[in-house]
Amino acid sequence: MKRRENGGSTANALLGLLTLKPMSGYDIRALTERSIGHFWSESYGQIYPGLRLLEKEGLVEKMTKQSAGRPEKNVFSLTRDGRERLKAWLDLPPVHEVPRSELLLKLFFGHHAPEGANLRHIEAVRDAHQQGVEIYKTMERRLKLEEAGDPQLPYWLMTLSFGRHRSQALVDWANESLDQLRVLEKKKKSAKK
Amino acid sequence: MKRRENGGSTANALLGLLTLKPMSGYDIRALTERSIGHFWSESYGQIYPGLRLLEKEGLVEKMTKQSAGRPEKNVFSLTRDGRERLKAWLDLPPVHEVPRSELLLKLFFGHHAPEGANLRHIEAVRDAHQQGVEIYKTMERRLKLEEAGDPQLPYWLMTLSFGRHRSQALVDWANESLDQLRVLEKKKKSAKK
DNA sequence: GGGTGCATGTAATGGGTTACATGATTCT
DNA sequence: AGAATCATGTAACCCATTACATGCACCC
Repeated sequence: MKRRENGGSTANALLGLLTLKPMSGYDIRALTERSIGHFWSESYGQIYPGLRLLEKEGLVEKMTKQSAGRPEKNVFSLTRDGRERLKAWLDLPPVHEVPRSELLLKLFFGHHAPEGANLRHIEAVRDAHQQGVEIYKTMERRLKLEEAGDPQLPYWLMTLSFGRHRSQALVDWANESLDQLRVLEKKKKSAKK
Repeated sequence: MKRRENGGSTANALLGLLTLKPMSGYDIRALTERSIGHFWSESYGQIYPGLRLLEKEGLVEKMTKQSAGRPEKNVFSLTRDGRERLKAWLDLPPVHEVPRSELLLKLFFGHHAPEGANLRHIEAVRDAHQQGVEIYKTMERRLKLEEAGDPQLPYWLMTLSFGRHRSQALVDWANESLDQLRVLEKKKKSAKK
């Protein structure tokens, strides 16, 4: 039995993804980017060894698939044990960790920054999250059409809504902060003269 | 020269903190929790070796301090080079990494969760962030009084405002999602009967 | 005598990304 | 001819937390 100190988020993410359909490591990587990419990421260095561990524990099953003119593919699917393990994990309260933000770290020391740096950084996040809001909205519309009727749809939409709320909050914050910064920088300039 | 692949956030966080006043590793740890704890964390395992590296590079200076009835203290202060290094780093655009959220991961697979689990998880974040909003507000009020006149105050307030905006967004999102979840769970129950 | 706070540090461990190695096929 | 996509995997690193080891002083 392998110890998993952190609750095995990665392992369970793999199990979760395999509920969608049987997949290879390669498939999983591609899918994560399109589906849960805005709040989760997995790299090959995690996925391939992870799948092997899960197989050893009997939580997933490997089947080798041959397709015409394609490399061989190792397709994994959930076992009954795997499904149960996932369910048990979903029941546990998610561990919350304080996200590290380099932006805020820099802003906290903003008084020592070269002129204009703070403004530039915040403008960048405002632009990024303004785009973010639009992206979330179009994704929500698309999902509602494409996956209509799927019992999982409401949950997927909630994660998108989360992203939209967060991005919108950051846009609002950025605009407020930019106003204040502009006043500050003006004061600094006039004080210098 | 030591390679620092990630831009040396930790090293620069240490430099930044030492602009506030000369401090020991122990002081730094204590201060981080109270000041930048809501978006950054440093552990002893990072701080002590980090300070040594910075000393070797000539970016900080160590002075040993003896106090009556206290253990010996290694107090570090910024050098001119350290100040410059910090300034250069502040100028660079902050690297943004997608924060991993175990909550969203679980919610994405919420259809497979045991009854009530999703509601429980979201209620917990709602409560936590509702508290968060209040904490940020009182911290803002306190800072404005205690640090009135400090040229760094506006920057510190902006980081608090960030936290408040984000927490408020999460509360709003949580309440929306809880409404939807309650409808969903009711449907599931009546479908079972 | 025992808990708490001050103070410094290392070792073990865990979790994760990036770069590399390999090689076929398909599209331009 | 060369780029892109499909596909699997490992090794080297980096970053970070946790637990541990040590010890004094102060208060209850």
